[in-house]
Amino acid sequence: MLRTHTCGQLTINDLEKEVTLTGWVQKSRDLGGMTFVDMRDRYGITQLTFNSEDDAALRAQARELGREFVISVSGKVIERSSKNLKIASGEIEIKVAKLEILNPAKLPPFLIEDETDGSEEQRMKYRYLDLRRNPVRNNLILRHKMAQEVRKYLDGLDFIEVETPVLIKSTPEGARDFVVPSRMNPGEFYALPQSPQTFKQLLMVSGFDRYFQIVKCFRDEDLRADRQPEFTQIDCEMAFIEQEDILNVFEGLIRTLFKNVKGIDLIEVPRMHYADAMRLYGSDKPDTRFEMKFVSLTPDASTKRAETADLVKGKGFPVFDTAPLVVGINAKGCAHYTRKQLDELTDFVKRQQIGATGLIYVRHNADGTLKSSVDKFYNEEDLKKWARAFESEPGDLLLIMAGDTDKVRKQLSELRLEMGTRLGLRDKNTFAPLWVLDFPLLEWDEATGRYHAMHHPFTSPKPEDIPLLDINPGDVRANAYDMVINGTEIGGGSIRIHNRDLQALMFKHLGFSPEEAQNQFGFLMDAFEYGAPPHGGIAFGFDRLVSIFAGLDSIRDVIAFPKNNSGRDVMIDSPSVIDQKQLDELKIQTAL
RNA sequence: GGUCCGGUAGUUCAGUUGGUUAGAAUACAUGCCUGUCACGCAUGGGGUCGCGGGUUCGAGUCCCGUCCGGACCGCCA
Repeated sequence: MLRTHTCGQLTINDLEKEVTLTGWVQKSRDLGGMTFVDMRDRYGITQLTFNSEDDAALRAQARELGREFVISVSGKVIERSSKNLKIASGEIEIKVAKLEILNPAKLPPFLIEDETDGSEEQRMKYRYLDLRRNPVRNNLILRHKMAQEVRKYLDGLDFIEVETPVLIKSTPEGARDFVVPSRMNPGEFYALPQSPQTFKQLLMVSGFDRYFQIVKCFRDEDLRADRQPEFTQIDCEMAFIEQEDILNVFEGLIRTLFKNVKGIDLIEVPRMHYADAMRLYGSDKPDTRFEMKFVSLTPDASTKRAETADLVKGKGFPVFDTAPLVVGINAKGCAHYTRKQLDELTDFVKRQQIGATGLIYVRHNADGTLKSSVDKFYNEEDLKKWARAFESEPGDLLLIMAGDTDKVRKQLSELRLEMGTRLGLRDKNTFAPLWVLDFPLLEWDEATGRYHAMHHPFTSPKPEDIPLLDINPGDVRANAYDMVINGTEIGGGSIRIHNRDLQALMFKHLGFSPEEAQNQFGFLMDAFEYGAPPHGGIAFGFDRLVSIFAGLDSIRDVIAFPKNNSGRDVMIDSPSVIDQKQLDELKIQTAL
C-alpha cells in the first residue's frame, strides 16, 4: 500500500501519528514563509503544511505543486493552531517531512470543486475529471447504495438474480432496436434487448419462481434529460401470484429504499385507476405532490357522476359550445395575477410543444366578485356556478381550457405542472409515490391504423373484459400497473398471459398474422404449452429512481459515462466510423 | 422530422442603435506576505467573437447557410 490512511480518515484522535497519505492537490495557499496544501481523495480533504523555518527546500518543493498533481506525503499529524470546523479533518493537519510527486497534471479545463465553472459540454468531454467532484461522485455512491439495498431486499424474499443475453432478436413491437451484425451469419443481425421481457417469462416457465436482474436495456430512440439509449432497469418477475402480490412486494421495495437510503418513512402508496388519473390530472403519471385537480364544466363521458352537469353550453360562446370537453384548474391564491402574467400563461399553452388554442380565466376577487375573460358570454350567475364547481374562494384564479378531450387534458396537464412549479408546490424533498392501475390493454395508433399494446403484447387483459376484445378493443382494461413518483413514471408491469391461445388472440388483435406471430414469438408461445405458471412482474427505471432520490432532473447526473442529446459520447467520441476491413468481414456495404 | 435557447480569454459570462485598441470575474504565471482554508496585495500573459457567405465606408452586433451544445414536441410497446 502506498498510504497508511485516506484523506478523510485522520482526526484529532490521531495526533502525533506518523502517516503517509496519497491524493490529488485540490488547492494550495501560499503565505509568506509557509504553504498550505489541500490534498483530496474520494474520502475527503486533509491539509498539509510546509514551513520555511523547518525545511526551506521542502517548502520550495511544495510551491511547485499545481492543481490535480498526484502526490504522496509522509509526516506527523498535528493539531492546527487555527481550526476549520467546516470540514471533518479541520482540527488537524499533516506537518510534512517528505513530499513525492507521483504524477504531475496539466491545468484542468474547469474547476474541480463542488461549484464548478465548467459547462455541461466541458464536463462531459472530461468526464473523468468531473467524476472527481463531490456532487457527481456522491450520486454514484448513492446509486451503488440503492443497488445494494435492492439486492438485499429481493434476496431476502428468495428472488434469484439471473443474467439474460444481450445479443438477442429484433422484433417490430415497441421501440426501435439497436442492431449488431453477425459476422458468422452474413446479412443477419442481433438486436440489443429493450428489456429482458421474454427471457424473464421463460424463466418463470423454467420454475425460477422469483427472478430479478439489475440490467442494461437499449432503445434506439431520441434522448431526453430522463432518457438515455442505454439505461438500467430493476427487472423483476414472479410466478404463482396475482396483481395484489406484485403491488405489495414492490411497494415494500420502494419503502425499504426510502427508509434505508434516505431515512424516510413513506406513507402507504395510494392507488388510482388510469381513468381517474386521466380525468383528474390529464396524465397517466400525475404529480400528486399537490392537488389542483381538474374540474370539468361539461358532462364527462367517462363518469356518470351528477355534479358534472353542463355549465357552459348554449350561451353563444362558440369555443365552449363546440368543445367536447371544457375543463380547468383552480390556482389557489392567484387572483392577483396581472394581465402580463396571464398572457405569459396563455403563451405557455399556445407554444408549439403544447399547442392549445387559448386559455380562459376567471378571477375570484377578494371581494367575492367574479371577473372572467368571457364576461361577454357568461353572466355573474353562470360564473358563480363555475366557482362552485371549482370550490373556489376569494383570491383564487380559475384557468380553463376547451377542446378535444384527449388533447385538452394533455394541455391542461402541462399547465397544471407549470402552475405547480410557479407556486412552489413541487418540492424536490417531498416524495409522492402512486400506483396507477387498470391501464387500457390497447391503444389506437393513427399512424399505422391499428391497435398497439399500451404496455406490451404479453400483458393479460382483465378476464371480465376479454369478451370486449372483439366488440370494442379500446375499452379492454389490462392487469397492468405503473409506479409514479412526483410525476415521473419509475416503474411499470403487468400480469402476463401464460396461455398459448390467449397470447395468439392478442397477437391477432395487434395485427399479426399467425405466421408472423409464430415466427417472432413462437418460442414463447411454444413454451406456454409446456407448463407455464401464472406469472407477472414489474421493471423499475433504476436511473430515474436514483435521480429522484438525488433530487435531480436529469438521469445523466447519476450515470458515470452518459451520452449527450445526440446519442454521442463526447469523451470517447462514439459512435465512430469503422474501417473497410471490418465492414468487409461483416459483409456490410455502406451507402456513404 | 419539428420548435425554442445558446456558442466571445483556459473557464463562466457581459458587450447598448452597426462605429476608437472587445471587457469583467475566475483560473493561470511572477513578486510580496508565517496560520490560511473563497487567504490577501501588486503586476502580467491570455481572443480565428463556432465556421462559411452576404449587406455596409465599417459586423462580435444585421441577413442567409452550416456545425456544435442544451431544453422540448414527435418518437420512447
